[in-house]
Amino acid sequence: MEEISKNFIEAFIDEDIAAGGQFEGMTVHTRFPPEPNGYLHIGHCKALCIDFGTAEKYGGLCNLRFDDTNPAKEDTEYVDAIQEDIHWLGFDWGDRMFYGSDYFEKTYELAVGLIKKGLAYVCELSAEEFKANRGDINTPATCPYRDRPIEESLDLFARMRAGEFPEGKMTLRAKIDPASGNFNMRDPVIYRIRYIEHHRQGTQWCIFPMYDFAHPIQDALEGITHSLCSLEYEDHRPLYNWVIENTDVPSKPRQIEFARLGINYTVMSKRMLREMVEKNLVSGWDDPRMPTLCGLRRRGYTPKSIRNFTARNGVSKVTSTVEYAFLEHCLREDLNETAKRVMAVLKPIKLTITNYPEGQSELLTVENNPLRPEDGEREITFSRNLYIEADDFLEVPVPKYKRLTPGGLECRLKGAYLIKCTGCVKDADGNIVEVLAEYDPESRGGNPADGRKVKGATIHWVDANTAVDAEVRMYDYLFKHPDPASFGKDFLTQLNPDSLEVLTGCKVEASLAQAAMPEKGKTAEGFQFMRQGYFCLDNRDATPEHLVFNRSVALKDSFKA
RNA sequence: AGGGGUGUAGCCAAGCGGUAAGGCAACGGACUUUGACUCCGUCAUUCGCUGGUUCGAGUCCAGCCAUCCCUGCCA
Repeated sequence: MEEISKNFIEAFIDEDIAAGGQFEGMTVHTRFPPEPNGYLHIGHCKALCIDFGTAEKYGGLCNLRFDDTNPAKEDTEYVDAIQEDIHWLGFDWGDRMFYGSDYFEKTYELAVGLIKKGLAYVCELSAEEFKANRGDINTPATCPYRDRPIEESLDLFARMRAGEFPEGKMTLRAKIDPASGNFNMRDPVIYRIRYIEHHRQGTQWCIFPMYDFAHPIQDALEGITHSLCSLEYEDHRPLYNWVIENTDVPSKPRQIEFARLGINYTVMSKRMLREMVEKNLVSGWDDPRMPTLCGLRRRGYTPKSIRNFTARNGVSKVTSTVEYAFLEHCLREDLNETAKRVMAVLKPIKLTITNYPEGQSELLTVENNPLRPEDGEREITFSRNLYIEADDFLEVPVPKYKRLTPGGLECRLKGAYLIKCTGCVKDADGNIVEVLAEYDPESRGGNPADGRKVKGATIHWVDANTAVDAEVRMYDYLFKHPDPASFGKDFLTQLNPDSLEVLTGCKVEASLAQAAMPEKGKTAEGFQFMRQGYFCLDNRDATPEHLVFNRSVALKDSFKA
């Protein structure tokens, strides 16, 4: 892998360390702060890799903190799933798992402190009035409660907590700058009333801090030095810093923003993903068609491939959309090293070796993975009756065709013998039902006795007598919809959940294929596909075991034909 | 139009005043018991545009253009 140069975040951190100041003597400390309102998807991986990765690089720490300050959206189900997915990716937070809600008491005290300093006040504007009084680009916001006496705000805020007021009746607002061009600074609401049971705190609280108030406090309380987040928080930074400066917190973290990761043809919105789950358009968050981590896992993606993908994309502030092909590349790169090889045919056609004795059978040995001898070998049977991929035979060859064709090139049956196609058998309708060939008995193992070069391709096959049936579901890439904006209409029509019968040369308990099958005649645009078929065992609980077989050839040729 | 960002190839992305890294994709070729893998080669006379400063500008300055985000009692 190529060297990855230092990114801008690391450059900032280096500056901070060199400058001393507020970071004097502190080790780099980051945090990954998911809101438990959905499953982690590949987009989150970037933040995950940056948060944990940066800490790792500096020999620092990264906390896991559930950002659960809005009880209306959060659930315990997600808390567990998120932890599992982070661990699967290979990151660990040690004993530093926290909940934003654990700091509610402290956050409350700091809010009181703000009121005492005259920097916050209780506002009684309704949501509508609030909106109406917010002002616009040229007009400052107004609030009749802005100059409410400190004592009064203190009393009201305590009574808000005590549950004396209905939802929406009052808010606590920071007193900053009603005329700021940055609307986040126009006396933002920092506490609201909500009579909803919190997934962790139960009914203990009926007032909840807003993200903008809670987050900097949580960071500071945990001793976070660098609070890394995505670009949309950039104009919240002044508010973040205001909170840090004006509340009595033990440290002064620095917020640094980076661009989120986008992948073309991929739906990355948590809202949409949840909608798909809730409307049963997919089988669940871990449906192999989902871009969630658990979905990708079932689909065959390895943790390494995903981490590599994000690492190699780099970190910048440019809103970018990476091509899906790059993710595939990263998977292939990993799988090529680790996947066990297997022979399989998806669209079988009979191949009869006419000069091989009827009833005879022999055992051949092939490597599980030529790249990794330690993976061992397996034995497969060979006989007169085989199956090969239908596309590996063409009665009338296309230019440059290197596979079986009557009177054509000599081909190698992988790990077995050299054969020459002599013809084919058709049914009454003219469909080819059987391919005929003769083998060279002196070429066992695939090596011709006279050492002659084999011009034709190496063909995969399975023994009709011993092959195993396996059901394979072929998924087209859900997220390769040509127009993701049309989600909701025929979004799922791109799916191709056909199940195919597969005959394999060894036992394959696969129920998912990693390959997308483009239809004949379609252009490759928007239809990238794996060059090789990577099967994976559909295992919800563990990293799938991968098997690889060759399919690229057939696809490529059928494209050209 | 107020505030905050960002513009380097089809897609990512280095570059920090000294003459455009790297990866993906694509295309050629070599090798090959997977047409895979691997390997070699090609792929920006130019960095959104226009001026300015400088011996020298993708890098500094000015103006313009394009594009994204913000105006939830969401995060």
